[in-house]
Amino acid sequence: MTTPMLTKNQTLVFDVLTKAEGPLSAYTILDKLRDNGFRAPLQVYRALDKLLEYGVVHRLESINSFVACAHPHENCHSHGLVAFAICESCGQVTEFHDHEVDHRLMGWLKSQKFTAEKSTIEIRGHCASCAA
Amino acid sequence: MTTPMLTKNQTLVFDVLTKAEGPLSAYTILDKLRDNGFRAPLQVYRALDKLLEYGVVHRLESINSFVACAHPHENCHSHGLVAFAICESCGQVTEFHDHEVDHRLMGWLKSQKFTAEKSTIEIRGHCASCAA
DNA sequence: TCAATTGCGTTATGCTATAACGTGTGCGAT
DNA sequence: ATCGCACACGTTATAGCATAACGCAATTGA
Repeated sequence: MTTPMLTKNQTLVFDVLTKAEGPLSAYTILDKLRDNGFRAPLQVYRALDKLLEYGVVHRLESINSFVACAHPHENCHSHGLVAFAICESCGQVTEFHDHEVDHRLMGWLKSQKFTAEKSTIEIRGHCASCAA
Repeated sequence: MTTPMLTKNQTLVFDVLTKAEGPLSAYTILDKLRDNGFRAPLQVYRALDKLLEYGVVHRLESINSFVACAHPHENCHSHGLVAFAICESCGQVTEFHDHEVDHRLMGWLKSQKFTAEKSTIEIRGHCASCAA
């Protein structure tokens, strides 16, 4: 899928995520955009829904946050499964793609006749800099 | 880790999850236990925290729900990573362990000097019975 | 006995997400 | 041209998920 022109709100939300050091919650994004006229959560969630659909933003289910895709140009939807390592100290997120993991998981799903639609692979722990 | 004797509340919550067909949210559990004297969410969350710690219950991050471990006797913490397939139609959850997936993910984490503590692997889609 | 730990109950609060309504704008078909 | 449609947007209200902070009771072990 090719990413269409972003609307004003989508651009604002995407820019906030791109400039952020780490993942942000929808409400944090809202606060950062109050000066730009944002007043309600729905304005953020609607923009996020589209950005997720376009594959330029990821949702981190385990921390209820959102992060800009680490591969700004290629489309993440074409990479198969995506895995994330999330540091619980500094919040940094590292994105990872592995075909072997894809292959094993998909093989198992196929054996179960399960049709995959969305996937979540998130590892929480501590990054090299934050290791105790 | 060996699972200690469960307290009254922990037993009630665990029984509800064990008897359930699929995953339940904390508030659904609360409703099912009102007749047993439960009045507040914390009573559920505190029990769940312990059950998660003992490894007899899993949390499904992507749907904010909880499910009894499919391996009642062995301890799930000794299995390495756990993956779940979650049917978005019927809610059924299938649990899955794969050493190859473990190995690949762990290898990558090691290469990043990332110390893993908790992991989430969840695939949402449709099971064989519910496939469109 | 005293202190520390653990579980429990209650009230209040905070965070996350969506429902439901209405408005405006662009655009293709008739 | 204008009607109908799709889409983005704004607002208010509400639903759903999770924890903070307080205090009490029972257990344990120094």
